[in-house]
Amino acid sequence: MTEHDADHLHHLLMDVVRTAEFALMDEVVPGRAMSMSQLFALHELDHRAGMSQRELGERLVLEKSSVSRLVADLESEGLLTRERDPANRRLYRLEITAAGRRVHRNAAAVLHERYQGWAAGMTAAEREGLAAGLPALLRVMRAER
Amino acid sequence: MTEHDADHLHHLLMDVVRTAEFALMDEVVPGRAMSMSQLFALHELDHRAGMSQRELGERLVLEKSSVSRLVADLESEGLLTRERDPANRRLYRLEITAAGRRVHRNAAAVLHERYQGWAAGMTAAEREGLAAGLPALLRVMRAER
DNA sequence: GACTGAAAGTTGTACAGCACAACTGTCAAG
DNA sequence: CTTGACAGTTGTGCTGTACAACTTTCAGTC
Repeated sequence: MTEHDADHLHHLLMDVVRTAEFALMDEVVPGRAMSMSQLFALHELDHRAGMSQRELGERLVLEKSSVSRLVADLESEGLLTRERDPANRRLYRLEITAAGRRVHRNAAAVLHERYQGWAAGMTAAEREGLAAGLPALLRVMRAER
Repeated sequence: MTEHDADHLHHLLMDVVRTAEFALMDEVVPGRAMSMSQLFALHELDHRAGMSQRELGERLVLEKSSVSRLVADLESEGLLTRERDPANRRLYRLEITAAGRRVHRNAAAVLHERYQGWAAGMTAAEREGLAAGLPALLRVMRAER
């Protein structure tokens, strides 16, 4: 690998992060104020129900107090329910509601369409490059910890 | 392109953005509190001096009031200078200082090293994939506006 | 030359999203 | 029964940002 490769990658990734933040979160949930973290929370809960707030916090990389308020907001909007675990009343079991699922699915659909548009604008080689390169990038970024 | 491709890309990109935000900004400038935007501002000014605040704001995609305070902070830390343009006293000419350049170069070096580590953990095929795919991704993300 | 409107920047204010610290309630192990 | 760990809550404060109203400077028009 050359010096140039690393430098090139550096600029590319800086650019991608800044650009993708806008492109990803731009009006994903029309008519409803939704933060990235809220959307991620719904995503996690749609994927796997019964998580505790601690678990959710781990996945979202958020402090427990932040999770507490995040979850309280989603609950008050009827997007999830909280119930104490009877077997261990310290923790909550979080469940996404039907409404929450609808919001999540809808946001996913909007994003999906956006992705399809992007993917359609790329050549097969470019798409394959990303399919090979992005997982590798995640792998090495995470390995560092 | 299949449905699966777009979906795959979707998850990958969500992951990359979330992961890269942490990995990129983690202690890039030791001992000095530095936001992403501040670092980007120094980067822009190191690259091209004499910008006005309006120009800088365009590049950083920030409102002029945010730029005003951002620049004021950097100036008070001695990382850049502001001088009214004699030919048009409405605007400032921003110049990075030697200290600002040092901070930027140092941050760039830290990031560079981090990138080298990452790049070293990838195969040549994966690096080439990113080199082809990321610019394409930027192209299509930006084309949408 | 005096008006008028646009341009560049500043200041007041408000909000979102987050962390940290101190607290409460619950449990399990000795 | 006590002690300590764990899950969650609440108070507080910070950072980064936008929006609105303001000032100063300029350029064009009559």
